[in-house]
Amino acid sequence: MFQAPYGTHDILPEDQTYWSFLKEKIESLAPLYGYERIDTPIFEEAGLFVRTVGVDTDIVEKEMYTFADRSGGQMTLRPEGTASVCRAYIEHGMASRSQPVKLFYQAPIFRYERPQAGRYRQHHQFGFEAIGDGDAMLDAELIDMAWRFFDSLGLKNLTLQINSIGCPKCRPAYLAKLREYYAGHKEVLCGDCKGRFDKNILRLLDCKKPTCQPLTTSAPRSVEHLCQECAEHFEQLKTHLSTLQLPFEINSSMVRGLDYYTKTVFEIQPEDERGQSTIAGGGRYDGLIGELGAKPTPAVGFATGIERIILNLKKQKVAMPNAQKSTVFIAWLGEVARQTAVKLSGELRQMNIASLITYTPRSLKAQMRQADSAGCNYVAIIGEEEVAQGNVTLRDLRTAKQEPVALAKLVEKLQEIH
RNA sequence: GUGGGUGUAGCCCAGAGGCCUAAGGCGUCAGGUUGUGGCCCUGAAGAUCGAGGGUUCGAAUCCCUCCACCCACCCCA
Repeated sequence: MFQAPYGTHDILPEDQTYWSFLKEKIESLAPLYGYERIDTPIFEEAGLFVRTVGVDTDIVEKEMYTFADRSGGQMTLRPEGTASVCRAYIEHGMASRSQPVKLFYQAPIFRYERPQAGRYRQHHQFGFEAIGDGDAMLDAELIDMAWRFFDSLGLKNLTLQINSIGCPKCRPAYLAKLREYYAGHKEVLCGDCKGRFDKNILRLLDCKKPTCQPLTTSAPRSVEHLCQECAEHFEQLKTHLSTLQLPFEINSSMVRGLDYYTKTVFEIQPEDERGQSTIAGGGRYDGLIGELGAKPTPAVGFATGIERIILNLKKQKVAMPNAQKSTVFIAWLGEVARQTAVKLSGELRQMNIASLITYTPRSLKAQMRQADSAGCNYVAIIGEEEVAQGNVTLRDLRTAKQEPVALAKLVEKLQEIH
């Protein structure tokens, strides 16, 4: 038997309420902050991601779904959303729109990972990108939007962590300091960290191994090695966040796995959780647009993991608004009544009244049971008698009362009830 | 890539070498007298016990191999 590919999932009808709930929240929130929807292709030239995400990152190194298309081009199923949006920004000359350009998307994301709770090979993100302004006030506004989004969902006990990882001006000096520091402890480092030492020294900071942990506490902190510009930016960010009354924590060992980040990075996570907890992450990426060959343009953004949000909504037992149920069930008996039933179902739907109906003939009892389990509140019963008299028996399932209603008046009557 | 765990009907699961021609619950379908739901009752369909091999007179139960999925590390949303 076929199965969904490892690490992918079907989203069944019973879960769709969560998805539409989130979508509604996003669509009402985004305009409040001036964000407009953008959709980009599900795959891009592989080079786009290699260039922006970084050759030495795990994503590029071992997690991309890259394939040759029929003309030999290397294509990649998007492993993150920012690069595509920046590509679109450049391609469509959005630099000549009023800045910053604010865009959001909902997109499936593909990474070849070992699946586990909250981690999939295909997952979905809502992403927000604001391109064309470098002020820390924009960072703060963006973080405020993320925070408000989760608040509007009813998620509790979240923490907001921020950090600044500097820019190409100050980072090299900081990295040198880090390297110097860790070089002194190289023999205690875990195997992974020994490897990361040369490749991506920043990563040593968030190693969770008990042997490496103690080292990070006294490691040089990036926020203490920022150039003046970055330091001011970080100060302003903190000020604005406080003004917006966002309860942030500074996590000086938070680094991110994509190379394009500069200055601000942040994450939002549920309090109690273990491994796959981060439900939103992002930061500033002032160098990315320039890296793609366009005029250097500052930008900031973040993405949220939809599956992880839903996981938390379920964990916290957040109630979903109940979906509109089909209200009228058409029960019919006999071939003559069947024709009337078909006609009626058409008329009801024409009038935007939802209805369910039996297709293969079944007993009235069976039809009533079906109406009940489908959550219908009314059953319109059509049998020989009703056909003869030109009416239907309309039964209210909740009060268990029923009365004959002339066929001609039924639609009107049902509209009243609604 | 590294570790650990689990695999019995659509779902939850009993079952620990012969009494398993595999039990039960949910769900599905059909009934419970003449055209009526939710509760209850009856019945039916639905499982080559993840796959292959082995041990044994005998395997869902023991052994081996493979596969699938889950969890954790790593990394990230």
